[in-house]
Amino acid sequence: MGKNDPVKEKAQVKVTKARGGTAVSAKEFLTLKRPKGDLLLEIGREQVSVTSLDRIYWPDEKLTKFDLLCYYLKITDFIMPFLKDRPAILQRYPRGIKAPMFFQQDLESAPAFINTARLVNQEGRQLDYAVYTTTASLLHFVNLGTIEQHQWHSTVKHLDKPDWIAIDLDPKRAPWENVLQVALVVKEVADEIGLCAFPKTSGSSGIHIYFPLKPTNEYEKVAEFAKLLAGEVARRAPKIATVERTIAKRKSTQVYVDWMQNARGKSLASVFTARAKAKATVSMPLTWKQVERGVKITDFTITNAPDLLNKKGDPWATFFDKRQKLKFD
DNA sequence: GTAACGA
DNA sequence: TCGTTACAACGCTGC
DNA sequence: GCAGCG
Ligand SMILES: [Mn+2]
Ligand SMILES: [Mn+2]
Repeated sequence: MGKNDPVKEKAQVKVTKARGGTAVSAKEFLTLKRPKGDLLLEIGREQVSVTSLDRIYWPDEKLTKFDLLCYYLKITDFIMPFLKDRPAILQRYPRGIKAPMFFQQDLESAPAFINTARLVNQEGRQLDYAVYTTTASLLHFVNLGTIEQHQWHSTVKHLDKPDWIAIDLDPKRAPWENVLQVALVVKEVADEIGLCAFPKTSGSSGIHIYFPLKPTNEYEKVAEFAKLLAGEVARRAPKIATVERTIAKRKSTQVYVDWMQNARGKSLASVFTARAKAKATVSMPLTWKQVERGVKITDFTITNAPDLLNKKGDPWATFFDKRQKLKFD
């Protein structure tokens, strides 16, 4: 085969065989105690094979893959609006958080109910992205060892037009108190320009702030806006905030205001996602009042978040009602 | 985690 | 049949 | 093109 031969079509995503046997409902699944091995889980019209349920994913906390699947089942109504119809960046931990992980953005095979989007990257390579659709799709990706959900900032309808801006506050060495303060500076700037902003813990070390958007601007334009916003935050609070990308050039008190994730094919850890971190923390949506009073990353875990959301409500419930247009002045 | 491979 | 192996990223900035 | 970063 020479380089002048016609380019061979990339093979289609192979459809894996549906598994037989009796299926348990989601409700029944949640009542199980430390199940071992594999099960077939029925959610709506879809059947998801879930395997190695007793595998330890968080050794220190003794939390299992079953615990993780239960977490996502419990919060599915909260998280799915933020995942639906978006390509997924699968970060897979098939042997738990202390074992090697790998990324997967090109699906080789998947069950029939999984949607994929064939996209071309900058080098011209075709990639079959997994796309979130239903709870069953989410649970299938979790079964592959995808502890954390990382979705695109745009949906398959408008892949080049993000429907939110994400501002990522990365403390590195800066104290948590500074992260909270920088978040409030972001809020201050947002208020002044009349934009609605939603904060959440990242579940790892920082805070994420999202601005819901109408999907009218391309990534480049949205990133430009995010850059201006981040720059203004750093200008107002230079002791605790910076847009300097090189770690060595950041002061130890400065929180990195990362605006650069607003690009096609990039992502942040989703709101409500579990994190592959100690304590099995989650990315918890917050009210601005909580940011003012101060919360801790470790306040929110896969063990307590479902109850907290059901009892105290979801601060991001109105997110998609608040989709706004950007004004460039 | 699993599909493909090979003894 | 069964143990082993192979395999699974991208995009942006600033040198 | 490559290193650094996420
Ligand atoms: Mn971050
Ligand atoms: Mn970041």
